[in-house]
Amino acid sequence: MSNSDSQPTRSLNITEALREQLLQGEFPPHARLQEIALAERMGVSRTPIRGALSVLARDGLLEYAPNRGYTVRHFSLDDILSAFRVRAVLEGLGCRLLAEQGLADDTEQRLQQALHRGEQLLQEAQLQQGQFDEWRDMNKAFHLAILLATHNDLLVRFAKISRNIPIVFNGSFKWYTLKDFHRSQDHHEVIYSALKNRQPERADFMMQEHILQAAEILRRNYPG
Amino acid sequence: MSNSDSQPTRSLNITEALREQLLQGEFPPHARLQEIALAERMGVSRTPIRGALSVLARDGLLEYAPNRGYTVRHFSLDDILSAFRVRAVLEGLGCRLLAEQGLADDTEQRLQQALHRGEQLLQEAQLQQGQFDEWRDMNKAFHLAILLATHNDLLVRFAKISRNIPIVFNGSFKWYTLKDFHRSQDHHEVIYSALKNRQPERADFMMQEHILQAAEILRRNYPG
DNA sequence: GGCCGGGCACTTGTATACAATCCGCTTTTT
DNA sequence: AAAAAGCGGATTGTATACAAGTGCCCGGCC
Repeated sequence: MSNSDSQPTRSLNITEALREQLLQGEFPPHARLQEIALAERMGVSRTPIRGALSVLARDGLLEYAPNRGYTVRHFSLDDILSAFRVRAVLEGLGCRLLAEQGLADDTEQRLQQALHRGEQLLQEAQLQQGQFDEWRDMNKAFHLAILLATHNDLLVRFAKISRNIPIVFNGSFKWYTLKDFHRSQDHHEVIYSALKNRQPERADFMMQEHILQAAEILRRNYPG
Repeated sequence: MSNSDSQPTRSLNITEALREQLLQGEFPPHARLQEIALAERMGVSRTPIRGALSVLARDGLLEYAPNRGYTVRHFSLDDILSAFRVRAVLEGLGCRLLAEQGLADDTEQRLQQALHRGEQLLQEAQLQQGQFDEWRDMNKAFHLAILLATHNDLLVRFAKISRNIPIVFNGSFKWYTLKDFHRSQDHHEVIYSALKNRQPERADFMMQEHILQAAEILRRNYPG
């Protein structure tokens, strides 16, 4: 039997559940997360809660003060733009590395699949009606495929963490115009082309441009 | 009274103590870290140990499998070079950002101080006698000053984590020739100059070069 | 009135007891 | 003899009791 991963523990489940809630913005910034309250809410004891809080703080979603507990971190617009800038160079590096080492078959397939799905979505009428869940999934798949193909653990970890920001997490797609979606699709195609033709510089640059444009859209629309 | 940070808890102390031991290579790769054994060794109960292990796993120093506990992560040469490549773009970005926004007075002083100390150390005979503790501190101060000055939390966090690798942590200075030390000092001077003259491109490039050269020295000397 | 200090409620930190899981071994079965 | 099933020691996961720290209110004091 493939027991490569065993039963997930309560602590792990709680961690992911809480993370999801934080990313969906269900807790207001600076709110205290008290262990007993959470334990009752989630139906477990304090022990797994403490584990979850510790991890989420390490991931930057919570702030911690010894003997004083955890609070929901507030992300200013600057914080978010800073994170985008970091993510841009990281994923840019991912593209560069992948263009240097060449595309494996399965990676190429995954990328093509994402491109194809993007085309489809652009032709359907859904995007204008605020149904961008599929677009978000497609986008995620495209970016993740590149990162994973580099086999650079640290890069993957950092890139994932740098996306763990409330509001931003689901993408800022709700603010995208149809033109923005088309441009985004174009970027993906250029990036794919650069990867396939082994053009590290071009792939890196285009990915950075791609991510920084997303940041710009967010900056223009961010409340406050 | 400045109670900005309160009494560090046992968990935090243990975390840092264990981290230090891991970075010094006191545990062999793949070694199991069992909670009870560690608890006795450190003179506390399992609770703070579990907290520490969880954090260190999140920082990539340990591997974790549910119900099976923690093992010391093995870093292959490739893992280490990958980490260097990530660190290079991160600190490169730090330089770029700082060159864009300009040097604050206190940052400039810190950097000048590090440069000055570097000069001194090069003139003394210590470096050839394997006493590079001071060089390591100077180097750390230089790099950290740049990172902190960017005020980009995520960048600082990632850069710190990307240095948390056994063996590499103390720098690969033991393999440096005198020429390498001089070249490193040169790099620092060029980087400082680029920051002061607001040359983002140059600062970024030089920092990447600086870090990748360190990686190259390590690659040439890495055992196995 | 404002400042200092003690006490009290509440929260987090730690130790420990108990439950669940894993892993190696033996035993059983074919 | 090989494979499956199952027992038992050891280790991790969880709950809970207790210790220690924090913040706040209130009362005494200058």
